[in-house]
Amino acid sequence: MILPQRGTYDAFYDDALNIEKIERIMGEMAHNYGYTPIIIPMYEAIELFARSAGETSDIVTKEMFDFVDKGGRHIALRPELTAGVMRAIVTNKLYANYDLPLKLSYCGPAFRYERPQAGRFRQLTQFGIENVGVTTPQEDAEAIILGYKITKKLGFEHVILKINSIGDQESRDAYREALREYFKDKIGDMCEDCRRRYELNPLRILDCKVPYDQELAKNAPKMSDYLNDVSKKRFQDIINILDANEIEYVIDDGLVRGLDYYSHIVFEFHYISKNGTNLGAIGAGGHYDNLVKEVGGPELSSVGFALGVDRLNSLLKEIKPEEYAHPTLDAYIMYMGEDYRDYASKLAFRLREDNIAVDLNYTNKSFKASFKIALRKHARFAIIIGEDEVKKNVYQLKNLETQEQIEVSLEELIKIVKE
RNA sequence: GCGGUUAUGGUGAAGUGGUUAACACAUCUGGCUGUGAACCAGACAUUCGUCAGUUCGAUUCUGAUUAACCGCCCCA
Repeated sequence: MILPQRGTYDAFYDDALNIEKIERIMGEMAHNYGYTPIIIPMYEAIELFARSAGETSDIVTKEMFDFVDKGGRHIALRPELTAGVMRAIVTNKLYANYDLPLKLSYCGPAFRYERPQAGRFRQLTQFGIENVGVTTPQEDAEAIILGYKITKKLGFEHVILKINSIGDQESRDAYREALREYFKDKIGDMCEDCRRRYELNPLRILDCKVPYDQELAKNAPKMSDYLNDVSKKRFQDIINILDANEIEYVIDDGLVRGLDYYSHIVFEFHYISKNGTNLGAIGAGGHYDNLVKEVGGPELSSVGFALGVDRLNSLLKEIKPEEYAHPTLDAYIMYMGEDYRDYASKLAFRLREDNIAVDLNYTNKSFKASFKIALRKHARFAIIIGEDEVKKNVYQLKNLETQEQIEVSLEELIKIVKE
């Protein structure tokens, strides 16, 4: 038997329907905020991702799904969609041909060569937005609010919105130095990972999970004390907008992003599931500079976020099972004996013309069996055809919820079912 | 990439070095040839993830492999 590849899964029936529903809701919300979809390739030259990720060794060497194609091109399956969107903006000169800022939304699969765990796959689906060419804190805040509202609309009542400012380049450089200074005489006692982080990205020390290291990190300098005036003001402006729109948030000093290109606001959406499992962030985003320039375009600042569709789906299944969609039918047709099969199927074709979702079984089943099937298919009505009905040119129409059964003509049947 | 746990039907699972692999649910058939329940009777794992090894004999012991899950790294 051929198994699905590691870190991939099949979605069908309820799952497939709900994933579609989630994607539709997100797309509609983005549309309400002035975004239009962008569809981009699933693979790109590996340099695109390597460059946008800042050549960070782990990401490129360990976590990228890459291969050399038959033409000798070094290709990578997209690990996220932002870089591809930026590339598309540059290759199509969208920044010159359309009004700035460019408000683009996307939804589709991405690939990461990682060790799979619950809610963490090698093929994942991401929905996200990019607002490119932004200047004001209002635009940053609008992106945050859109992400927040989407999670609410999907049914997550208690989403935790974490925000932080990592300031502009100048502020961040100052802070990084302060951290190195603070940890200088402590780093020797800290875990191996932290010693590596000390050199590579000292901000990451702050979310180390080793208890001893956490204790030391508690008294480390705060990012907020190293923000310059420009950074401080921008952060405060965004906070004011969130307050004015009654968006709940928590400021999390420790919230830092992995990559260099972020600046000012960074944010994450968290949801702790009922059974205590924290699947981590269900979405994250931030403000970033340089990305368009990095792939060969003009200097444009952007803000964006991405949500993990697979995680949202598995969480919704857990917390809102009653709202989880099922396959449905308007009616299921059952008939008594093979003689009436063609009669029944003719009715089915007729009803489908009227946009009624209807199905039937072509192998003759007992009514008992047919009713069971109708229920499993979540049909609203059963249409029963037997000798008497054919003679009288009527149908027995049974409401499967109320159990009421009435005799109706075709016209009446259509009218009732379509209500 | 590193460390750990697990692997038996459609599902939840019990079990043993030895010729029939419990039990429950679900499903199907009949009792009941025009209606979803209940009840009764019956059916439903040529096989215990895969491949090897040990053995007279392996689902059970050993090794490898694959996958899922947990922790770490990383998280775009």
